[in-house]
Amino acid sequence: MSADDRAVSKKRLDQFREACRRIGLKITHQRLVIYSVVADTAEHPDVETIYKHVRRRLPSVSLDTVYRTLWLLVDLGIISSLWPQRERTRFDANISAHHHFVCTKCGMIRDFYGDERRPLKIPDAVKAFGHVERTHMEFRGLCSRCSKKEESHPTGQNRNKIKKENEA
Amino acid sequence: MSADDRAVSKKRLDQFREACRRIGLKITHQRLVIYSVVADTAEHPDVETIYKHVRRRLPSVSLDTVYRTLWLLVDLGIISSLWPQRERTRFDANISAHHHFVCTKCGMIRDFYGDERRPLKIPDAVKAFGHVERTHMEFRGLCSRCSKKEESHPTGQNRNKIKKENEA
DNA sequence: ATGGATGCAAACCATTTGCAGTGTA
DNA sequence: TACACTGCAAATGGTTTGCATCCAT
Repeated sequence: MSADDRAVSKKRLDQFREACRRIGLKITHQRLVIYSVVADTAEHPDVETIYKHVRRRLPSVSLDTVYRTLWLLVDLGIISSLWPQRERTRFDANISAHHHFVCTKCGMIRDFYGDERRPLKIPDAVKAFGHVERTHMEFRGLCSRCSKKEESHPTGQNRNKIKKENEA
Repeated sequence: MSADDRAVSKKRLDQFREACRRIGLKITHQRLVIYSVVADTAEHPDVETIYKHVRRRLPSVSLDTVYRTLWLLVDLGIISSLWPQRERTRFDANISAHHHFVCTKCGMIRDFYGDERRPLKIPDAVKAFGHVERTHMEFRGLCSRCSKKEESHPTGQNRNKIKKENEA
């Protein structure tokens, strides 16, 4: 890790501390290490990888703490998860090139199509990664049904309830 | 189901039969029903939903046959799965709006950014579905490392091996 | 007839949860 | 000190697998 990286890393950790304080989360050793492991890689690691790295610095952590912390951070918007593991696999008989609109509340998914004549432009940065065979867009938001419901009785829907500290 | 739908449905089933014959798959009752259940909905159903629907027409099917058949069809490119359930959840500390390049072979994921000044156009069809809060592009293909390997010793990588019928 | 496909039940494995003890605020 | 947090271990639940049987070819 370069000196620059270390500086970035420290800054991120401080922001993390700050965020915890603001929200009323306890700043534990485990949380700091887990967050910094995720923050210090561009590899999009899975839980096991994160767990291994965390153990190097904190041999006593348990796997479930890693899980709990990761999802907590996701709920707080501090990190994000790449796939919604909690949702089950879904299938689609539409194999023509198409895209998806996903309702983040009810999980409804609908297909839509892009403009065939103006295919997505592939940035040079991507060409350096490899050869793109398929492009897929996922638009997320509230479907019209859910946004109607939301108007009448708004709800927050976090995996781990955010505690009263928010209201206090 | 309208008469039109029924016609489309029949056509799809015939194409499916044809595809099975070509590949050397046995055309079983179960496969026909499972395929038609997936093909006749735009709901992107999960396995349990598919299972329930299939049972209505074929009360003796087992859940594992549904699983086996679905993944078989995915491998054959006859249907597709929305998330790779077999892969573990991965996390990302990059919470700024960004997109992903995913290597379909080794699973490598890299971030890239779109042009902020030219945001993705949202088709009217999508506006009818609901309100888009976030857009995400996923570009899939072979990363440069894997395509190099591919050149030296090409491999197919299907979940269920495609049998010798392909070579015969 | 014969080997691929199915059903059953048990195994798997990533993830979650209850609970008692621990450490942050 | 008090209550959130952790570690442990057991439970969960979607998915997979071994094997005997069945049926499409």
